[in-house]
Amino acid sequence: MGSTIPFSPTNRLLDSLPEKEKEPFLADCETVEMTFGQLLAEPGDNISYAVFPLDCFISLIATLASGDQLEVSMAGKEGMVGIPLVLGAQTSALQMLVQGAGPALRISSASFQNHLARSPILEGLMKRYLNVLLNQISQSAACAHYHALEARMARWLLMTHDRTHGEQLHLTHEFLSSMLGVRRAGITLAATALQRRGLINYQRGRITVQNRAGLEEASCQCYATDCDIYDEMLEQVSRRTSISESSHAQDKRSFHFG
Amino acid sequence: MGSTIPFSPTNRLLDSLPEKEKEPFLADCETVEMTFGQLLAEPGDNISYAVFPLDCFISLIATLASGDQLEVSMAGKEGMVGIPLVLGAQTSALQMLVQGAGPALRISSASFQNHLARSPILEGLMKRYLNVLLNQISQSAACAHYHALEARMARWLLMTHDRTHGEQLHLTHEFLSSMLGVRRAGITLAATALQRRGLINYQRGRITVQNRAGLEEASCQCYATDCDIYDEMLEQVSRRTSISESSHAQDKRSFHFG
DNA sequence: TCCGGTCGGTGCGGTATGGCACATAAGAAA
DNA sequence: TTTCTTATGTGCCATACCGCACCGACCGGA
Repeated sequence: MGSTIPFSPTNRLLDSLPEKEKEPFLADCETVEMTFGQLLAEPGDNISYAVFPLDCFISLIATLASGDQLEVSMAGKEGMVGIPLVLGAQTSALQMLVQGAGPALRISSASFQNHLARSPILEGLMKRYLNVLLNQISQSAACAHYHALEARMARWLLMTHDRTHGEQLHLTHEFLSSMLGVRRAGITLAATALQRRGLINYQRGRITVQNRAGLEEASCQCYATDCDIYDEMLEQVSRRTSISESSHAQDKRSFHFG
Repeated sequence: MGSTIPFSPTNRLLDSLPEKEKEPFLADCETVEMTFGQLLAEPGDNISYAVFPLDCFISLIATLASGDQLEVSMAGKEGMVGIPLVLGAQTSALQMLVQGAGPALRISSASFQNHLARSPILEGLMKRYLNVLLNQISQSAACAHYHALEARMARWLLMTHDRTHGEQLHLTHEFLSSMLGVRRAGITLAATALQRRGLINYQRGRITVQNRAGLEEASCQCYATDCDIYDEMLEQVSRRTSISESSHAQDKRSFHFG
């Protein structure tokens, strides 16, 4: 197997499964193309599929009773969406929004839960990811509360950049404002500042990162912390894979989802 | 059994275990008295015990690289602390701080994980709780970002009040300020406003709730949402128990941890 | 009873952001 | 090209909160 499916998955979570576990799992997955702006779930919706990004990424967005929204997490090829399924729940309290278009593996909820029940390894993997998510969301809470917009925006751009292989990002100020929970004019100001410093370049819904190192300077520590959180998990999860760079927590460095 | 231990547990999670599961679990627990201000774990610490509050409560606090802190969740008799253990992790990224003194059951990490591995019912229970936690933390993130201090403080007081059976709360402005992530002077202002409205009364580290309904008015919707989140879980978890009041989501009402 | 420490009240200026509103510009469609 | 739509730039005022600083009030211990 592996040759009978379109292309071998590069989702980092699934990749770390031993061949014996991976094969039957993939047999129940299908490859789908996620499109930009696609809503996989609204708060309260039933979850039909667990989704493992191959080369796309998805935002998890909390919604308050008032309708105010805030992105609390992001899942790219290092993760998955559909966490409640792992916990035996069928509904999502978070909105799931496709932010980066591209292929993903998906598996029906029922099938996913079957596999979970049968494979302790798969379940362990999901648990480790869940632990990351928990820590990451907690951190996001504090970050959104304490850090200035410009730094948070830099962080967000870096995280997104990591998940899109350096392509230009397809997003408007309006959209960014809803992710970061500020008004659009605030984004314009922050973006202008970053652009003036030569860190990014943007025009009508397209942002390109021009100077990663500079952006890292401009971002809050949370970016580095996030990288560490994921690195730690990926190291635990795939000891087989040699993770060349990035191992020490202190110094700033980019996190390459590769 | 149950008569051989000091008193029957009233932790709502454990209570919902069937007798057959509860008995061996409790046999490995010990009752301990949590004291106010006790630090169960600092970020990064190993977790020695899972703790199930009987009549106390514990805050979970996120810490940023800068040292800034923000409370992201609270566990009373409706919950537990030591969630990472459920996920196979041994360390806590969050600080765990005892806020309400009183008895709790605790079980060593190893023993807890043993029970988890053997009892699918226990594990299911923990998963449901974990799901609640995830949703609750996500909501807290948005709440801390969007809502005004006074409303957040009202919410916090209500949540704490629910977990202390109407006793007066032992907390200083200084302390509250670190929970809510604002400076102390801000708490003084908000507290003064609430007191002027006759909702609370305070003096040197002691706060009493004078008018619950009024406080609910003053709090953000997040309080009601929180109650709903927990109610939903507890209903799922203990169908046996007749949960008399509180079932509909819309209207504001207090949540009685009883 | 006095002292020292903790806790709470208050003031002042600074700033990041909100709300609102409108002007401009760049693409897309016609 | 012209027109329309969407995206961005900007201005103005309001305000919630920060940082700092200091004072006064209460409480417990000596």
